[in-house]
Order: sequence, then structure tokens, then C-alpha cells
Amino acid sequence: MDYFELYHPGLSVDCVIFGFHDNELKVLLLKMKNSKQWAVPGGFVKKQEDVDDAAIRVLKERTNIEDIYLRQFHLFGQKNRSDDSYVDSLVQDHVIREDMDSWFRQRFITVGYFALVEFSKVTPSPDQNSERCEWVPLTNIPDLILDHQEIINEALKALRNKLRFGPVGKNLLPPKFTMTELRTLYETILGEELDRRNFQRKMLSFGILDKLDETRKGGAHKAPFLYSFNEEKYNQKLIKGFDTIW
Amino acid sequence: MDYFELYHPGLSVDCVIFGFHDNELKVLLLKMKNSKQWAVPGGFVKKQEDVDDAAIRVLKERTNIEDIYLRQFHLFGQKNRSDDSYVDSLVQDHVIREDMDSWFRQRFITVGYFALVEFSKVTPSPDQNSERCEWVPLTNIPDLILDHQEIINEALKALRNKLRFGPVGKNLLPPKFTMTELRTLYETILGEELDRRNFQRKMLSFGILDKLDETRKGGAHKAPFLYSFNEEKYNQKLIKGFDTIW
DNA sequence: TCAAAAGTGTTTCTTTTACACCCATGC
DNA sequence: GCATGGGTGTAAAAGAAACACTTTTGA
Repeated sequence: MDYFELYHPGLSVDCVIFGFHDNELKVLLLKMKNSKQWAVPGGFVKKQEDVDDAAIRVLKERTNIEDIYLRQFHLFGQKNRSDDSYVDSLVQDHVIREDMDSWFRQRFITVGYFALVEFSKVTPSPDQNSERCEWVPLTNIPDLILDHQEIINEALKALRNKLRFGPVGKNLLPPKFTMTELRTLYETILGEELDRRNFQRKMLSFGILDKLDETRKGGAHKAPFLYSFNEEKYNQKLIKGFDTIW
Repeated sequence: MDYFELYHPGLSVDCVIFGFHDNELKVLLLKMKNSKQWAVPGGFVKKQEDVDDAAIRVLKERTNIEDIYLRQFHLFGQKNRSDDSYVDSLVQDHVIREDMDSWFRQRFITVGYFALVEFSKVTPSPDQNSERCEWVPLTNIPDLILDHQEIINEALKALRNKLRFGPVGKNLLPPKFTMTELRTLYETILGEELDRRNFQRKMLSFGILDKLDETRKGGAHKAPFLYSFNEEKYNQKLIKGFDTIW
């Protein structure tokens, strides 16, 4: 395989994949071969491929699911994102083949995407440079390669920003969920507690939820009602956003 | 000059430069040589140059001012952004030299930036591919090359989004301005009218304005007070934003 | 003196905030 | 029975919206 032939030079995509599980926000990370470091899933962009499609491809390969909520959030274009010593170690550890050395020594810019996925649907799969692919809580991120910590930080900012604008939950929660689960998701993303009753009233006022006739039984306490998102109204709010300041 | 030597392959930046004049929002555009089409100011990224710095460089060259408010807003990465027929016409019209043909026939991705500038400070300067550099009202955009119309559309969306989050005016208005000028700016960006009195109350409540002891005389009517932005408080709000929904 | 823009204030309505109380369930 | 989470309601405060009246200015 000739990277120079196949891929757009000096360009990669990186996907910060968010999932919600055990009341925690997690990201899907790759454990690099022969290294203690981890990485955000990424890949190169084919010469005849939309950049967005490259991100979709990476996402599908790592999670084994399709039709994922995916948004570009930033281009990381600093000239010193990588350096030779980093590539030296990759070659030395046989993570990359020596004849691909010059490809990896290019200066790379990378397009950051963030994805929202339903945790339980994902089957994590490592790529050829990694030995494991795992969910890692945002509160416990290990040592990451290059500027990948910054990429995650920016992705979280973008996600929080998105939360201010419109609804989020549909992509992170299962089809049916309780109001507390939805609220916990919001609290986790925002990093602050929200009043249980006021949250419910406000969320219902958006008109994007359908209250189901079912309750979640088996819990230790009173069985809470289940809700689902009203596709049509949810999508409207996604586009138009909630109320503006002006 | 050898483009392949100097520049990062397949990568450009485009800057949508917003200015406010005559109660209109305008963008700085380039009239292409030997063509009826216009373009958003742009350029290539040097191999050892931050992408942000490339945008700053372009901006400085076109406007002849420095320290401009500039933000990256989107990477345009579709595989069919350009096509051969476009480059054919450029070569035919001698806009680009024939020996640079292969550089321009690459597939390019471009990073979109938007800039906010004080209209009166700008001295528009065309680049080597254009014959004129002019302010054009957003309501009257001429035929543009490639996907530049889409780039402007997205830039405007980004600007509106920014307006929801925090203050904007400081970069678009002169140091001293009337409340009506500020309101008109907001109305222009948002594309809707705002109540004069409620706008004033709300804007003052943010605490980012200093009311000056001067008035703007010479107008046809009662002389309005002048305001200026309080640097410190303005910058705070820029970072923290106005009130959130949650 | 009059039209048009600007300064200032008030009333009303809506939204947000901060609570209280009762209900269901497992231990 | 009691601790815990869940359902629902309400009073008070804050904020937004709609609107009226007065002042100043150039023509």
C-alpha cells in the first residue's frame, strides 16, 4: 500500500467518540502498540473522498455501527503538532513500517470530529496501530499522543456548546429512557447539578419528548416513567435551536 | 516561486471579512482577473506555518490592518469543491501561469475563517489573481467562484451563533458609538428588528458598556449619547458568554 | 412648529427559581 | 417502617415584552 498514492497529503481526521454509561461520559480510545500512550481514533483522508466521509469511515471501523451523529468541530493546524522524535519512537517500536517513514514525517493537520453514540451498540475495534480499543471515562483520561488531549478538550467544549443550542440526548441514550437518565446526561456533560423538577418542566416545555405509558421496573424505588424523543419535533429543535437571547 | 516547495499541499485558507458601514453588513471580496466572478480572500498555507497564521497573513495583506478578530469556523473538505474546468478557465485567462497548472489541479481543502473589522480602518488591496478588492453588501453578493457562496453563508451562520453566545460589537464598530448604531448592527446581523428600549436595557444589563459624557452632535435630531466597550468586562463576557439556557 | 430620533419609565406577562408534599419500592 | 428516588404543585423573584410620554434637534 502506497500512502502517497492513496491519501491526501498531510491531512488526517480524528474522532472523539462520546458515549454515556454508568452515569459517566466516556470516550472511545485506542491503546497504541508497544507504547504506554493512547490515542483518539483517527485516519487519513483518501484523495477522492470527502473529509466528512473519511471521518464516517473511521467511526464505522472503530465502533461497527453506522448512521452516527457526527460533527466537525475544529481544524488543528499548528505547525508543531507532531515532531520527529515522536515518529522516531513509532518506527523504533515497529508501530509503523520503516518504508512509510517519510509519510509519517510529513507535517500533518487534522480535522477534529466529535461523535455521539449509543454506548451499548458499540463494538470497539482497534486499528492496525493499536492493540486495544476501549471506553475511557472523561474523568480518567490516560497519557495521550501528540495533541490528542487538547483535541478531547476542544471536543467537550463543542459538545457543551451544542447543548446550549439545542437538544442532545437522542444520540447518546437508548430509545427509551427516564427523565433522571436524561438529566444525569446533561449534568455530566455540563459538569454541574440541575434541579430535578425544574429540569423536567423545562425539558417538557420544549415539546420534544413523548411520555410513554411504561415505567422502568426493577429499580430500587418508585418506578419512573419512560420517555422517548419525538423524532419530528426533536429534529426541528436540532435545526432551529432553543430560544435565543435576542 | 515553487508552490510545491513552499506550501502545504492541497490546503488553503479563506477569510470572510465582515465590516459594518452605512447600516449594512459587508464582506470584502476580490474581483478575479479576466473573469466576471468574485472570490473570498484566501491563500495557501506555508509548510512551516500555523494554519491560523496563514489566515492572519491573508487578512493583513488584504486589509492592511493587524490585530484583527479572527476565528476559524469550518473546514470545507468536499472532494468536488473544485473541478478541472475551473482550472482550465484560469489557465486560459492567464490568471495563473501554465507551469503552476499541476499545483492548482490538486484537490484542495480549505479552512474557512471569519474576521470582524472596523470598516474605516481597512485599506482594501487585491492579490495577484484579482484586479480589485472591494466591500460588497451581504444583500448584494455577485457571482462567486467555486463554493465561495457557501463559505459566506456558513460564515454568517457562525457569526449569528457567536452573537447568541456573547458580545460582538467591539470588532465591528469604532471605539465610540451610539446605542442605535450598536442595535442596528445587531439587527443587521440577525436580520430582524429589535425593540429600541428593551435592547438598550438588556445591553446595559450585561455591564460591558461605558456611557460617555459626550453626545454625537451634527445629527438631524436629538444628539444621542456615545458609548464605548469596557475592555475588561467585554473580554470576560467574550469568554464566559451570556447566560446559558441551563 | 413639526417630524423624527433619543431619553426614560411603567405595566403586564412569562419564565425561572426555590421550595414542599405525597407516592412507590426494596431492604 | 424507613430511606430513597420519583411524581406533581406552588409562591416568590426575576426577566422579557409591550407600550407612553417627554426632550432635543434641524429643517
